[in-house]
Amino acid sequence: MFKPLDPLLHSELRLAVISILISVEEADFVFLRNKTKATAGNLSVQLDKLQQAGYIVIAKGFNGKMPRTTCRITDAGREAFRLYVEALRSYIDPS
Amino acid sequence: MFKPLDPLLHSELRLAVISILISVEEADFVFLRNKTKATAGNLSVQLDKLQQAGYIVIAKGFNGKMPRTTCRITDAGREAFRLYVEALRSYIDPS
DNA sequence: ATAAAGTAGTTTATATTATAAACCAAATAA
DNA sequence: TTATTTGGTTTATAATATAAACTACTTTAT
Repeated sequence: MFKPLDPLLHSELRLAVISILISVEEADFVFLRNKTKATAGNLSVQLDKLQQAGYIVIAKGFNGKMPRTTCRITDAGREAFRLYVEALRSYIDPS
Repeated sequence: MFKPLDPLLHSELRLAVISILISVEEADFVFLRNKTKATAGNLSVQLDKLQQAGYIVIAKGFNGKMPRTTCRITDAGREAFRLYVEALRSYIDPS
C-alpha cells in the first residue's frame, strides 16, 4: 500500500538540496543557501547528513582567497531520490 | 522556487492517514492502524494533531460494547492535502 | 465466578530531528 | 586599525516522532 519514505530525504531542506543538485552538476554552499533560504547553520548540518548517507559529495576549496564548499549528487543520491519520488506517489496518486 | 511544505502533512503517518481519508468518506481507528501498520500509540497522537489542525474530525462511539473511533477528513483537510501535493511538485517535478 | 487473554485505545518517556543562536577564522571596507 | 562582511561550524534548544507502559473494558477459558 504505502511505500516507506526515506527519512533522509523526507526533510524539507534536504529534499530541496537534492532537488537542486539533481539538475545542476555542482552547486556551492552560498548558492544552495540562497536558493533554499535556509540558515547557514541548518544547511551545514543537513549537507553533512546527506554526505554521511553517501547521497552527495562535498569538496572544500578556495575561490581566490575565500573558502568555497561545493556539492555534487552521487549515483546513490540520484537513486535514493528516484525511490523517494516513487514512494511519494503511493501517498499522493489517486490509484 | 520551492513552496513550503505544510509540516502537519509532511509526516509519513499523518500523510498516510490523510491519503486514506481522502478517498474513503470515513474510517475507524482499527482500519487506519491496519492500513498504515502504525503502532496504536503513534496513531493516536497523530490523529489528535490532525484534529487539532482541523484537518479531520474524530467521533467516539461504540460498536456494540466496544469503543469505536471514527475519522473523517474535513474541507480544510482536503484543501491542505491539495496544497501539500502542489508544493511537493515544486521539489520533484523537473521543471 | 474468577483468572487469563484480547481489544481499543491514551499517556508518558525517550530518541531523533530541525532550527537558530553563538561562535570562529579570514577577507574586505571605512 | 577597527569595523563589517563572508563563509562557514559547533552547540544549545525546541519541536517531532515513536514506542513502551498503562487504562479500561470485553471475551474466553476454567
